[in-house]
Amino acid sequence: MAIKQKMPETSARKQSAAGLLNTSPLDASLGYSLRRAELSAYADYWAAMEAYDIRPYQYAVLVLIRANPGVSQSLISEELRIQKTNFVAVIDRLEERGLTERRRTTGDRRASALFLTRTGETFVKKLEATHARYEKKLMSRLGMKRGKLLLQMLHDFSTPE
Amino acid sequence: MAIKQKMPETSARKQSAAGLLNTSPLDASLGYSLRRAELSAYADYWAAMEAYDIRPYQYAVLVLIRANPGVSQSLISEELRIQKTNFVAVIDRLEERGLTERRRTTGDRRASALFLTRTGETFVKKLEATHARYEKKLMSRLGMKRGKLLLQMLHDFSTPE
DNA sequence: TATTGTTATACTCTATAACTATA
DNA sequence: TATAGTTATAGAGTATAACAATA
Repeated sequence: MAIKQKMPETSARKQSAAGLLNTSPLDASLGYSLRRAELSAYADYWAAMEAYDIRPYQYAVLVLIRANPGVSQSLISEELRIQKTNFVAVIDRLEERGLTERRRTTGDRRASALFLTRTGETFVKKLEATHARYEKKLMSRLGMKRGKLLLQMLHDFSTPE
Repeated sequence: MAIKQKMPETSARKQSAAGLLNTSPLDASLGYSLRRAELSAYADYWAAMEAYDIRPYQYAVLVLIRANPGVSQSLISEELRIQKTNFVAVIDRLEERGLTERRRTTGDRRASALFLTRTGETFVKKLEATHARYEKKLMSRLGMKRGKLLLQMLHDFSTPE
C-alpha cells in the first residue's frame, strides 16, 4: 500500500452548539436532513475504515468490480454518478495501489475490462468485513427494524415513479 | 447579482443502466443509500433553484442568518459543519453579492455579527418561496405521510442516543 | 491562555472541451 | 456518426498551519 492519500482528521463529528441557534428552517428540510445524515454517517465511516485509507466512493468501486468482474469503466462510473472523465483518475489510483487492473478484452477493443488483482481480492475481503461492522453500527442507531425501514424509504425516494 | 459562480449542468439525473450491473452490495448499504438519495435530491434542487445561482449550503447560511439576525460566523459554521477557516470565503461571496453584511457589535469585538442586507431580505424571501416548492416536490416522491416519517427517521439517525 | 476571524496553502471533487481509437 | 477511454484545465469543497486582535 504505497501511496498515501489525504484523509480528513476532524471530520464532522461535533454536535452543534445546541439551543443557541434557531435551526427550524433547516430541520424541516428533507434536502438538508439528507445532507446532515450523510455527514453523520461519514464520521462513522472514517472511524471504522481509517486504517485502509479508502474513501467511500473508492470502496463502492472496489465492491462493484468484485461483484461484476470484467465490468467496463463506463458502467461503473454511470452507476456511481462519477463522470467518465473523472473516473480515469479514480481507477488510476486504485491501479497504482495494486488493487485493480484494466484488461483489453477480445470483444469491444475500446473498452477496459476491470478486475481485482489477487492483492485486491484479499484487500477487499477485509474491507467488506470492516464495512459490514460499520453498517451494523449505522443500523444500530435506529434499531434493525427501523433501520431497514429507513433503507427502504431511501430506496423509494431515490427511484421515483 | 454581479458575480457568476459555476453551477453543474449535468447534475446526476441519469438513471443507471439498469440490470447490467449487480449492485446488491451497495443497495444494502445505508451509507451508500444516503449518498444516492442526496444526489437525487440535489438534481431537483438545481432544477428549482437554478435561476438564483445559490448553492445548497449558501441557502442554508442565508436562512440561518434570517432566522438568527446578528449571529456570529462561528455559530453558523459550526452548525453547518463548515470549518471557520473555509467559512470566510463563503461569507465573502455572499457579501460581494450584496446579500449579507458583517457588523462589529459592541459586545465581543472579535466577533462579526451577521445580517441580511435589505436586498438580501428581499432575495431570501423569494428564495424561500422557491425552496418550499422544491421541498414539496421531494415530499411528493413518497407522499406526505411517508415523507414526514422519513424526515423524522433522518433526524433520529443524525442525533443518536 | 483561549477564542474569533483571517490568510496562505494543498489536496480532493466535479465540471467542460477536445482528443484517440475503435465501433 | 457515436461510444470508451483519455488529457488538460478550472472552479468548488475540505483540510492544516500560523497569525492578529480580543477575551
